[in-house]
Amino acid sequence: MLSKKTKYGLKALTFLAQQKDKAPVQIAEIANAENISQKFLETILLSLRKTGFLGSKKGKGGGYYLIKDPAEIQMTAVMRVLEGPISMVPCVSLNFYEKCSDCPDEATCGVHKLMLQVRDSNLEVYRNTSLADLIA
Amino acid sequence: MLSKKTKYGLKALTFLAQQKDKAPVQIAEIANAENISQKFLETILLSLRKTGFLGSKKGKGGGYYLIKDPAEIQMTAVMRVLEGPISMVPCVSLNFYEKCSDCPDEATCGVHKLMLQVRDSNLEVYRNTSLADLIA
DNA sequence: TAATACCCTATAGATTTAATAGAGTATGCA
DNA sequence: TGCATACTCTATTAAATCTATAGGGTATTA
Repeated sequence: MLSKKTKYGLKALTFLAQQKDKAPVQIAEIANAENISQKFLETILLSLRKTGFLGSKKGKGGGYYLIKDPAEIQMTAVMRVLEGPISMVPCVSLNFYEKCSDCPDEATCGVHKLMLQVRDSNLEVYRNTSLADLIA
Repeated sequence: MLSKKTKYGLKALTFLAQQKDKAPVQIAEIANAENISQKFLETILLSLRKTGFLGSKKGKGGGYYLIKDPAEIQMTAVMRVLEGPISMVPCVSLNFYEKCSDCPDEATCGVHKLMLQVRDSNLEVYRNTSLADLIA
């Protein structure tokens, strides 16, 4: 299942990408428009800022805004930050590889084999989809 | 993440598929060979039996065995039973569809759009992979 | 008839997710 | 300067899910 965090994060990103100008948008406005708990969204937007997707401005007239062009934002990067590793098991992860403690041999492991294919097919989707694609 | 239940279930299925004859294999033997808690595996095998993948025989010389040919067992069916819906959100699920309460319009929802692609690519993998493929 | 091995329900412990609370800090404007 | 605004950050709680275990029950075979 997709976590609420990821779902809310994606919705916030698409909301920001749909803005006409680059003016900061307040958390409250996004939370309202997308039916998200404002406090929860706060922590999500914070993590998106820390990972370089969003910029923020404090004080009156402040808010969050996209740093890059939506077409430049790949889903691989977004999903890794919000949802975590794209692989369903650590033993097929590109960025978070870890050997299974119980599995004696990856080469003959059926689970490994299957999950490798799943990872590849998901990666292809995420690599070929940008934030701009989600709006169109 | 792939749940342990699914991982163990898949390992048990591949173990059974690798047997030379169709003689029942005891839970204890599978648990031992694949490093799985025997009691936990019990409930997993039970659910695989109830969903038509396995047969069982009680008493001395009893155990579990595959009902169908490994080549006939698609991963779509296995994953649905062990892991649950293949879709990451209910609003793109073929078998467990449910409308998002917060989303006003699926047609314009970016999350929906993305998850639809993910579902399709995963389905293609699972449809094109049988239990027999995991052994080879 | 006794040993074997699956059957079934309930429950407990651990982990993760989702949400909330509340105080802190920087900014803009009058 | 002073004040309202709005992001920043840490901690905590509540709910849900996952993983594993316990323990007695039932059918089968030798």
